[in-house]
Amino acid sequence: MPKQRILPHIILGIIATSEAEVTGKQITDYVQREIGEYWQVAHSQVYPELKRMTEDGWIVCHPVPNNEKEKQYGITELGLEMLENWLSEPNHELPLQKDIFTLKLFFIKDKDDQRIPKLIHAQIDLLNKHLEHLEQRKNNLFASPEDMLNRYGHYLILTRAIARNRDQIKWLKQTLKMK
Amino acid sequence: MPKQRILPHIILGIIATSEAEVTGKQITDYVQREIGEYWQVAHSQVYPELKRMTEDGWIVCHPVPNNEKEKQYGITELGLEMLENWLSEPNHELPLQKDIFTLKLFFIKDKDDQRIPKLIHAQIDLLNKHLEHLEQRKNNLFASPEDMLNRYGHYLILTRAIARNRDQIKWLKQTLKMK
DNA sequence: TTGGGCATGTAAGATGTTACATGATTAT
DNA sequence: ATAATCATGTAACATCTTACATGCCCAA
Repeated sequence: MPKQRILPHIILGIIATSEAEVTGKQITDYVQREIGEYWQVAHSQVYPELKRMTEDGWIVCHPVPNNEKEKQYGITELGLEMLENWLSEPNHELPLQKDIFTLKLFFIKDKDDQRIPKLIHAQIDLLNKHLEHLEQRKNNLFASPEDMLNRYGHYLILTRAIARNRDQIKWLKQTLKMK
Repeated sequence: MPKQRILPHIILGIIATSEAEVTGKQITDYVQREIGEYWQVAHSQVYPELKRMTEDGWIVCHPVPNNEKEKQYGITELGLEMLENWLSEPNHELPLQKDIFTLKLFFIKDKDDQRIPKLIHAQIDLLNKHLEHLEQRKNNLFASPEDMLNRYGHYLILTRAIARNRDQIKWLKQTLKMK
């Protein structure tokens, strides 16, 4: 069984759940802003993927009126079906992480190594900046209670991301104190 | 500035902290068993990397006595220096995750969608199996208190991984109940 | 009307994955 | 002796990253 490609399904999900048709730029920005915590993508992946998905009949492409530059994409029946199938199928892989900070910590054997506090402080700074971004998203997107009901999945994973980041910062500070 | 390559530094770290010289197979297994939570690698990446690092003078290669098949690698002065420099430099990138389960949750808008419980149960099963593996590692590696002091970084990240996995399972169960 | 920014796109190289190949060791 | 397993390695392919290219749009 060939490995499932994820990016096209993400694109389907974004197109399907947006009110109007969307452009490649909008899709790229959306992934980076809203689900960058769980998947990463560059615009140079998105455009070829859109082309391919159009050829496969998962989506349709329309020129933007009064605009030669941009194109908008909508989902087809087939695309909707692919998306629904994908969402229905529980996945059997653990989340994968690439975490360079933790690797460095791992390879330092001595509890009192001078480099540990420096590494940890840098990481705390990074996480604080990221946390700020996440909290802004939550304030912007979920101002009223019904927003939560209308985008339940989004709400779930955003609150979860915030909790995990806070937790990680807390752990780092605590680890610092243990010196 | 070209992007830092991670794999060679992981290999340096493993060779440097092991008692004796190690083989490619041992390195691959070690990464998958001990730091698979934070980095992933296939053996088909390791062997070419070892060749390259040997050519660059970061490590040295010795045939295993009475064994035509296996080779052992040790670290050079240069390699040690590269490793120390890498460990000393705080990194400026957030940990990256690829988490398909969370993506699927994200794209389901309806709080009462029938597919959510199925997805969550499958994920809980996965995480439970993984947690078991992590707990076994902790029992095997850190039976006595001095083990903790001798491999402080390893201890830190293993306990942290266990805590995070438990936490995730707890959150999933709680989310299930909220239906 | 022209210059800068922007959305789209391409290209090249690096990295990661899967499958297969080879020969040595081990078990039967 | 033969078969199965294992460590090493290669090959083909997919994906990701970075840089560059193109031409439209808008504002000065």
